[in-house]
Amino acid sequence: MGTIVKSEKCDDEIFWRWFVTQRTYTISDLTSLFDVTTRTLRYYEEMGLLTPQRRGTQRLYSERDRVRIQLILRGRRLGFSLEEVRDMLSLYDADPTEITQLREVIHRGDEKLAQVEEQIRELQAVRKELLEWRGKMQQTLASKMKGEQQA
Amino acid sequence: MGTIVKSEKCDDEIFWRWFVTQRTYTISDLTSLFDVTTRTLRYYEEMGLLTPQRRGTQRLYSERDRVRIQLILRGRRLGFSLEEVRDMLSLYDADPTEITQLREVIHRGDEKLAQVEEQIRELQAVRKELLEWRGKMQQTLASKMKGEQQA
DNA sequence: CTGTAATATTCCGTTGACGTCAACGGAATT
DNA sequence: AATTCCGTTGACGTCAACGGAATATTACAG
Repeated sequence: MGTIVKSEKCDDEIFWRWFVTQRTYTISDLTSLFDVTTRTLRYYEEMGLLTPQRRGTQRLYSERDRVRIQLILRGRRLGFSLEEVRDMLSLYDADPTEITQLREVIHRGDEKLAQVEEQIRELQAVRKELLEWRGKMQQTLASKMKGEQQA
Repeated sequence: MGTIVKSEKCDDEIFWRWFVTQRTYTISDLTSLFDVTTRTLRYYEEMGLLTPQRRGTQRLYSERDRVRIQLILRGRRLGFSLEEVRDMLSLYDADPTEITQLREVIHRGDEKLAQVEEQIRELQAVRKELLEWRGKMQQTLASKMKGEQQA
């Protein structure tokens, strides 16, 4: 991990812009950053979710790749399949030239959005049920403790 | 599917209460009700998520089973594993006699709750990003259409 | 220059969540 | 008695998403 600290003395605008945009990562940088294995990152690449550059045979991940990994992992945590994640990433990738294509991609985005919102609603229902359950359990606990005290 | 309509003439309280609480379902009732296969329901049973009664060799699902299936399927939609779903169901099952056990189960519930809330937050972040993306795309679309009109 | 730690590729294994197929049981209808 | 329609139990197949070992190359610190 190229240990570059910000304020060395080269913190002029130009360098900093270079640092932020051109910063690259080795595969192990990212495995330790996100706590995943190299196998996982290579698999994501195999599935077409990542396309890091190569320096010879070695992979060189860009800032963009890093962000994509972050998005992929969040998607996985939320229960999306890699295929679904790829669909969502393709939304951000797309820079459609034709208006019809543009409309179509917006439409696909709207569908995903609706799906996400539905998922939020269901999760809130789960949350509500858990809270109600918790209330009842607390009550049970309180009454039990009262009984305990009297005995 | 025993086609029992409500208002036949036997809709007195007692019968209705029996109907609602003692109603049973065959496996195919439930597969058509939830659009899952028999394999799925048997698998859930194999994994200890369901324990339907038996009439001879046939499974007889109760109202409680039906509700559990509903919860399981919602959990799956939300990206929980069957194991996680079982944990959550066990919360509702538990009727702990000892106070320490009671505290422990409440604690587990709180952990799940925290997890659910974190998941909601992440989903809302996804939603926000999608909305921002949509805004930009709309803008692109608008400017493109303007150009189109002039040409 | 040389060892050794990091990477790459390849290939087989595993786990979760089912699908699928064969072989059969029992009730009901014809 | 034969057919039809659920339903059952194995047992094996499958697909996604990696795990892990073996082997072969680099890359770079001393």
